[in-house]
Amino acid sequence: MPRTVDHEERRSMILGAFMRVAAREGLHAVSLRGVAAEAAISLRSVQYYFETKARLMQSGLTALETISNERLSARLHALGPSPGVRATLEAYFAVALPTDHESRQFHLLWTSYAMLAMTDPEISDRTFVDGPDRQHARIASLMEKGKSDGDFHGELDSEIEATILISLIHGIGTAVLVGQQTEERAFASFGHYLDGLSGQASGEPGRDQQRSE
Amino acid sequence: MPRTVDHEERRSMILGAFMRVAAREGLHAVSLRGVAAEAAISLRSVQYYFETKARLMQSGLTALETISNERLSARLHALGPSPGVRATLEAYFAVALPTDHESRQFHLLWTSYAMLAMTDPEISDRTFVDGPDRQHARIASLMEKGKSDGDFHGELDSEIEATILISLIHGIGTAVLVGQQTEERAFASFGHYLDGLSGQASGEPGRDQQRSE
DNA sequence: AACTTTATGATACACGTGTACCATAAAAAT
DNA sequence: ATTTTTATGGTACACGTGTATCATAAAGTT
Repeated sequence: MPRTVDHEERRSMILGAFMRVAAREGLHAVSLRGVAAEAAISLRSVQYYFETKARLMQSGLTALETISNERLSARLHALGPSPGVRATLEAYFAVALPTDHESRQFHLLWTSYAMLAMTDPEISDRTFVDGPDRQHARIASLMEKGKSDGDFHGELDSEIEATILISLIHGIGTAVLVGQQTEERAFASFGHYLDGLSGQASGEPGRDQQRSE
Repeated sequence: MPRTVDHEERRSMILGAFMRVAAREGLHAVSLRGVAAEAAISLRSVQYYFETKARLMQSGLTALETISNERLSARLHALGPSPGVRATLEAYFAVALPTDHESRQFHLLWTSYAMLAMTDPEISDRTFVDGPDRQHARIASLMEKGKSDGDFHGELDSEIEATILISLIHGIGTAVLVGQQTEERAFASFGHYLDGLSGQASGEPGRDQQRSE
């Protein structure tokens, strides 16, 4: 048609189609023609906006990360001005757990991308280090805040506990995704883990407990 | 060549080639011709022993599960006649953590299969429920043993704690696989988690030490 | 020795794939 | 009004794929 269209809007429209196809038929089954059909445009147009398939795949990963961050931000903002540490961590968990369509889609695609990056050099595997690294830093600082707020016991190792928490979120997420765990048990388990951060933990059992409040 | 060959031996030989190709180039990139080349036989022979690709894929998943169980059994046997609960759980973790080639291969393929099963109906997704279910039962019973042995505190919820532990193993495993966590931090984190099972945990913080009887 | 079964080789076929190329309508630029 | 640029449509090409078919050497069976 015309000469001037909004490239960014066009690209994100195609990326939306890409995500739907990938989530429905699997990341391995994505084809340029499939994306074109989903977006109701021609194959040529997909080529026009994403020169090559490798670039489309890479853009898809970036878009996935962006969407995920936005979802998390929205959820955290919904908690109000200065939410408690526990409520914040529960929000992290709730937004990551694959219960609704969007979170299922994210978990499936994110994990598929991660496995793909292990064998396919065309996907930058730094994404799967940098993203979790940032998340780790944020959660570790939350843990510190929890300690000074008195929510968590003082012996808590923020770095290690952040590693555990992130791994737990992902691990439980996978269990729920494949249908091995129910949403209810997932929340119960995570809540149980958070409970342990408040009481005494680690090191020498049978020691005195922390006086927090 | 001849008329009589050992079918089972031939099949497992081909499955070995399948696993190598899948681990090296990704599960999505496996082709009958690729497997044939890796096994140094003709395409026709792969067809002969695994009628269709779908059946080869399914057999690959089954073989993966079998190998994994054998590796775990071997590791547990190496612990001696009546190992402690903590040592047993550490063995579970050590065998699952993707550090050497075999465990990396297993984690990569298992996760790839799980994601594939989400979109592809030709892979029975019950594998990813039944396997972890059995593992869960075994670990929950280990937790119970740990409680009666006095290794773990008495308030411990074996069912929930087993869920957490399994998810943790998988979650940390993924983090190590993608290179976001080092092997050392992984072991440290898991050890830290196990420490928490000995001391007080859960429920109402600030409570008394336990009056379990 | 004649015959049958088994295992394998070679190959053809239809199909889906990513990519490249040519044409062209529509708008902008001159 | 003419020319140029932008966005898109259509299509061809080479290639890899799973599957099916035909052929045949080797061993067992009679």
